[in-house]
Amino acid sequence: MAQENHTKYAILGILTTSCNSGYEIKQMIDNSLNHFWKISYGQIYPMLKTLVTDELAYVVEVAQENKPDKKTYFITEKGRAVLQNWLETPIEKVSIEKNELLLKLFFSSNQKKEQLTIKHIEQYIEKLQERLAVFLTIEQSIHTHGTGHLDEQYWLITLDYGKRATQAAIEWGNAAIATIKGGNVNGEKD
Amino acid sequence: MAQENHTKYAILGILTTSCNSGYEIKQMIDNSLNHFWKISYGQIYPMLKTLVTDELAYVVEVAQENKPDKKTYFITEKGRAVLQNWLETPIEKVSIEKNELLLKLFFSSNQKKEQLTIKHIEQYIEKLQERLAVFLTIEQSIHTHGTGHLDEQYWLITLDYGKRATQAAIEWGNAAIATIKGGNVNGEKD
DNA sequence: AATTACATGTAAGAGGTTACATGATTCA
DNA sequence: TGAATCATGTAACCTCTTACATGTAATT
Repeated sequence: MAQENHTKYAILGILTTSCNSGYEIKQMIDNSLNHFWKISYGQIYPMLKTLVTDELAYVVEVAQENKPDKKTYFITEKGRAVLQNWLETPIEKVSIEKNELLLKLFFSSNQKKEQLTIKHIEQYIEKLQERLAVFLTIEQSIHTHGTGHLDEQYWLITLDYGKRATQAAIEWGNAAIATIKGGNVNGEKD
Repeated sequence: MAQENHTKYAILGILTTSCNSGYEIKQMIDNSLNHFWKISYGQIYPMLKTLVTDELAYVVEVAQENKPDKKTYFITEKGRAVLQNWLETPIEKVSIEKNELLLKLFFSSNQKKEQLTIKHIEQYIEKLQERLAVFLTIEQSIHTHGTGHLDEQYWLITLDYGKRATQAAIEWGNAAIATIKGGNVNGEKD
């Protein structure tokens, strides 16, 4: 069973938008797909080469004024077919997300310092709240500057996932702290 | 900035429970930590060797009746100190979980077949519901066979995270389908 | 003069998956 | 006899991160 190369499809998908250079792809993912995807230049540039080799994209070098030159990549018909095929393939499994905080929590009975555990969760909640604020800002900017483009609907749906997931994690964090503080080993579990 | 080796701490943490062999560690993670961690034998066995080399654990070979022999590993004082130190270190960043469904959704305006997108989400929801059912079963079994051990509280907290995260994802899925079915940004095509 | 943004790339290595290889014991 | 469970391990491979390397142009 071969491992699926999702990076390939992520880049191919972005090439269908107006982002065409490695630099722009990186920016796009960091800015708009950051709640469910990430990528590094160490993946992007070699993959762009591979796409050209496989004839899924072609490259056009562009001389820019006031900026360094850049290489722009465009998806081919073959590339579109490959992307389309992937889009039509159902997700085979819901992936397990590793969570370092939960791993620590799982072994927390080994450590006597309950306060420290609570502090970890509190800091986690803070980070989640920052993330949530970013999502709300993005959502606002889509609504405000919205073009009514069809993409928009799907972008808002993915953003909604981020919001809900983050919100649920915050609520869990607060409940977890309450449980630990309430300190009922044998007692009431809500 | 070196990458943290979480696998090391996961195994070290499990060695503080009554799971002592590579095989048992694998089972423990697959059964009890499966909602936030996963591991393969290709990681476990080499890491157990490394732990012994680093004097964080020692090994005792055990001849078993009616079963193949096994190697049991025990955490050393040095190992406990390393684990404790990690437990006390705050989480530096909330990791981004890659989500293949969201990636597809983000590019879904490229594909005309709206029904197929809905089907993907529906299948995703089904898998989440199966997962949720497993969590509820585990929770019941902890409550029923519960020993009142301190571990139990923390196990339930991690399980609660899994439940909430899964529930939130299911609710998102239903909302997303409703949006796609009802909400046309540009009015219905096809 | 220094920093930031724009821009492209590579090499080493960490981390993880998968397939393979081996073998004992139990149960249907 | 065959499958399942128990048990340990390795090698090849893939994916991704990080550090490094280079350079232009604009801004402070």
